Amino acid sequence: MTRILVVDDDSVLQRTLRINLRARGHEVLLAGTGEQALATFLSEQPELVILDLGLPDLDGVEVLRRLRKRSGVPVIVLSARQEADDKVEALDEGADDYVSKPFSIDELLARVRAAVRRAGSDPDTPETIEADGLVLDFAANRATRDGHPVHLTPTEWRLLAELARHRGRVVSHEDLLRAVWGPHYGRERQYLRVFANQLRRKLEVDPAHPRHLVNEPGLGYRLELG
Amino acid sequence: MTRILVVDDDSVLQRTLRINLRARGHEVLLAGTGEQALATFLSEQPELVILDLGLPDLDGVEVLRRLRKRSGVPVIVLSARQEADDKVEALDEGADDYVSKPFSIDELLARVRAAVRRAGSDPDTPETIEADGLVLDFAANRATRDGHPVHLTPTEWRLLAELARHRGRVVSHEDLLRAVWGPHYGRERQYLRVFANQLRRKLEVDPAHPRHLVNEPGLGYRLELG
DNA sequence: CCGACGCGTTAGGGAAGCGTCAAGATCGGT
DNA sequence: ACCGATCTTGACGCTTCCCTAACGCGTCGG
Repeated sequence: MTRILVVDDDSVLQRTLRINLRARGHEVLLAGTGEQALATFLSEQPELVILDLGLPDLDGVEVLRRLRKRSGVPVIVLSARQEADDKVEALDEGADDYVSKPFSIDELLARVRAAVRRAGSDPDTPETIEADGLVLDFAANRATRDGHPVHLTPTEWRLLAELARHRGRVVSHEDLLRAVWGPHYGRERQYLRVFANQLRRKLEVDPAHPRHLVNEPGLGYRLELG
Repeated sequence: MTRILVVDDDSVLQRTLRINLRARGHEVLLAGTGEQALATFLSEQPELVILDLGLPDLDGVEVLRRLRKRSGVPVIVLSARQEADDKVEALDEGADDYVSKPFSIDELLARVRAAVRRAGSDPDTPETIEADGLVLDFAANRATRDGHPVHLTPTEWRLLAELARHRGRVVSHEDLLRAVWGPHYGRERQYLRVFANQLRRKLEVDPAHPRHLVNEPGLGYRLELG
């Protein structure tokens, strides 16, 4: 989904972040020093940087400053308690957010989500879709058919959103399962049958002859819109 | 332009700030003590607070803490060099930025601009909302249902305000908890149940069948108006 | 002609989420 | 130090949702 550069000399933290961010579907690049961070940034062009201020070689703020010379990439700064001055300096240099150590993984992940969201939502995932009498509002989590509100469950929303991202194209069973249920899934096609059926009953005019949520036997499902 | 509360016991600095901020088109309120600051804040509802940590009566951090109980107003903290610990504490309590004395007026003004800009880019923070017999006045912290005044506690206001910012859209449990209780929260959904229940009992005509504060199981809550 | 396979459809049980109430715990003001 | 208001925490019953196991239908290939 998003390519994220993690700059930290603590290998434990590196590992923790890599695992958690990967589980969220991000691609993770690692750097242990400031020099390495700058080099990796230039060659890989990540879309988000998580930067620890306490680095062995360069001052973290200096790394940020050099990044800012080349790019407006979102940067989340990590800092230890006693580095309060650095924190403010980092904000001045254009850091987007900061998190004080010690922090919970959940908190950092939430800020990553916020940063990614701010950086510009996926152009692939539209906020609202309208076709025939069908209106899907992914931003507000509302759906209506012929003006009548339809209630969708969380899993139904996730499945529908994944199909909407690739609307008009077939999405494989495996991809759908991974996107909706998580990276450990891929073979449970029964799930898809059940939830596709539920969505059709709620969204299609004639659920027995679906015009929007179409199955491609042996391949996957496709969302067809106007 | 913006209404700014300056809290400082140094009359020279008060004067300097008043002149400079007025020159920038801001309305300036002054307070020399913590008590006065809190009183003025409640009555005048400024959009930004500049707070000196070295006050004659209350601890500056204590003033900030009490402000945060009532409001998410942006706060810029001023502190002398030797108060480094207070600085960290202030950031943890939710200060948006801080400036170390001695500082240049230009530097402070730059931070004021930044704070105002950040606050302004927030999704529309409504001042008043009216629907059915329900009137919510976020500027004055007053609510009435069918003309009868309803008393809401600080936490209830903050939850309601966060929902109102995104009215019509589902706000996730996580986002609500972070916005109302702080960045370290995210999993404590029972808080939301309790306070949603309290708000419904106070605001809904039929609390058992809410028409405004609606739950979306597994997703979050939505404030429905009009 | 028949078995294998993929898909649609339905329903039930268990788990998770939610509303509700009330008893501590905390905090601010008197 | 006390009291009232507010927030936290735990417990309980109810609702919603997800997983799972059926069964039927059609298609395809042997």
